[in-house]
Amino acid sequence: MAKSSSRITLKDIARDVGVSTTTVSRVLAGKARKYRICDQTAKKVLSSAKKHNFKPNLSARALKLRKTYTIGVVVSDITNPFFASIAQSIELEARKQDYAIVLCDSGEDIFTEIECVELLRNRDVDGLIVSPVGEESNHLENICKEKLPLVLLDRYFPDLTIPYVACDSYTASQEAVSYLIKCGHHKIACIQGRVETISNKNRIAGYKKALRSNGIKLNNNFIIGDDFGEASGYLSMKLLLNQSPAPTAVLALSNPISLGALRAIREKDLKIPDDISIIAFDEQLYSKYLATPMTTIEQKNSEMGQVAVQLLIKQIKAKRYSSNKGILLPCNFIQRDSVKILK
Amino acid sequence: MAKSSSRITLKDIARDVGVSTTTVSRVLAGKARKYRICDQTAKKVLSSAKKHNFKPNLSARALKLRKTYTIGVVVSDITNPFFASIAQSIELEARKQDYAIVLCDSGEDIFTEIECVELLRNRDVDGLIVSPVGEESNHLENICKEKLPLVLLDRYFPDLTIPYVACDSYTASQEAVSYLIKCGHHKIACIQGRVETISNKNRIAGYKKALRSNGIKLNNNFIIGDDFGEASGYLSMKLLLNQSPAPTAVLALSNPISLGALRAIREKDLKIPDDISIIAFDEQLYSKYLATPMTTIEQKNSEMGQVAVQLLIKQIKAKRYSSNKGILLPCNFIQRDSVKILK
DNA sequence: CTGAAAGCGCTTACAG
DNA sequence: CTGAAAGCGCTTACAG
Repeated sequence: MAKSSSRITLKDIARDVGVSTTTVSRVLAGKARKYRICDQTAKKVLSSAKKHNFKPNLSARALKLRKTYTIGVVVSDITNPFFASIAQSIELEARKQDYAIVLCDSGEDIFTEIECVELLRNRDVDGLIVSPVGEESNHLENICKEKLPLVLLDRYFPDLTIPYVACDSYTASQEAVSYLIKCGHHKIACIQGRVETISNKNRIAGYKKALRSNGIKLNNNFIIGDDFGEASGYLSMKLLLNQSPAPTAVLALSNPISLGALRAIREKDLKIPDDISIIAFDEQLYSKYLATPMTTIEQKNSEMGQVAVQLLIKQIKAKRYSSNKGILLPCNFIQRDSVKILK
Repeated sequence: MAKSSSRITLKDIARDVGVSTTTVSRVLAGKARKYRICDQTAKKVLSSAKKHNFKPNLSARALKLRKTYTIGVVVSDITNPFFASIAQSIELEARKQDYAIVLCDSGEDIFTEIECVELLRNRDVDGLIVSPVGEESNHLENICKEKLPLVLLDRYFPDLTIPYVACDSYTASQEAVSYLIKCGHHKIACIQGRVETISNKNRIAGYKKALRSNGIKLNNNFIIGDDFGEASGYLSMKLLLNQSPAPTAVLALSNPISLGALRAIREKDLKIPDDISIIAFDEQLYSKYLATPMTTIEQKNSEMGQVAVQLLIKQIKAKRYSSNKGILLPCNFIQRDSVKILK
């Protein structure tokens, strides 16, 4: 019966069992009960489908149902291990729920991000998970307006009602800086990433809050940097080391930044933590193997990915758009050897 | 004219211009010439499509044409920075050519890999790029038999004719070990990954070749390990350090392995390179910031991804299946401070 | 130079 | 309890 080499279709199964495609479709959709299809028939359909290894043509189904069982994911840089592990957990959770992910990488570029979102929409994904660059949100707001499910990841817009899942950077940053202060540091610098991202804003806010709570005056020269990458961390650290007074401790707002800072510190032949202390956001596999094992702030990457998918699929299945605020997961402070105890 | 909120279709454009959908389809497919469609009409179609921001429904097109403009990618572990950067370049190159990628992560598990390949085939991807776990190749051979384009990445099967792109690990490994020997090392161990992967086999072969060429007898106890992960690197290094004679240098066949080895070395309070020398496969952002900047073998990750996509799309467009052997790109030896010069 | 119509493989409202 | 038929939005062989 099989139509030569091409794939088995509903029709083939119908012919095989001697029943209409309607019935086959219903049985295979698990609606045998609902349509009170005779058990005999249902069983025959099921076994024939199995025997012929029938797989529905998803394009045909998508055309009819307007559901592709696909979710679009745009990360800002998959090369950043932080996003890599999030992507991994997104894919795993999606697969568990029978969704596939089509992945785009915006390379931290807003135009690419907009292009990717557009591209994914044209592919009729059922929903989107995006970790936006942050400079611009119109294209994301439009998605919501059109009731296409969307969940923001890691970076969100506090003034908008787009649902998100992120880690509580504010509290984590505050804790880290408080720890530095408790260790006797007063000249604490902060090497930041993209200033327009909420994660950066929150971390800066936590930093300021900790200073304020401890009666330390903010030195604006101690907030420096404008990108989450290694190069910016390097440059910023070089500038900080040339300031006077120079900081005795720095908080690096991303892991690549901390690596850049390390490079600048090494170039000056300074030692961590003797000459300068450092704490970095993002725990990595290598954090404990660096010249000085690094004190870090760990974000719950795989949880974030998993929760984002669950939130999204809930939206997809809910039909009506829920403007669910957002979810903040706690961070984890990992104390190692990169902070000197001054007092 | 726009049909309420739903998307613009060919029909809408046809109605707008006052022409048949056939004509619209032809113009938009760039076949105006071929069908000698009057310039006037063509222009009107084009401008109407643009005005209404018409985007073809890809599911409909896929149903008719059996082309989804999607390529399935299965990596064995996106969390491994090596694969992350490959994935990034695959996505970028695919996007340039108007393909989207649906990504799966097999987690280095053969059953998951088979499941993912199956899942991607059911989604009618136009082709597949996979970095196989390597234990098994039937599911991949089947793909080829059915003329579905496939390119293997990083790991391939030398006895099969499935096209691949990988780096020349054999030569790189041989060079690295020759370098160690030139530095005066004779007791050189090798911490390997999954023994059934070709990359591992090639690296081991290169290692043996270098020893042989230099008249050094192979000590089988010096080849150890069975997984590319950090844990295996750690355990293997511990075992090596307890052997007698212990090696004076080790070649780590992956970056995570080298981190594991570092952990074991640190636990024993040994110093690199004074007490033990090490060279690792895979250059990473952090390689130069480790306690001792690491001498590494860099693979051309983004080139691999890019070439893989190009090879695949060539196959897709060629129709007839070309059993193109495979492409090996050269590696890059990066000399730093993790090797002691003995003589 | 252009169009009517069939068909890709599904799902489902309608009818019995 | 089951089926014929319409339709999702495209493309293209056939006809003029």
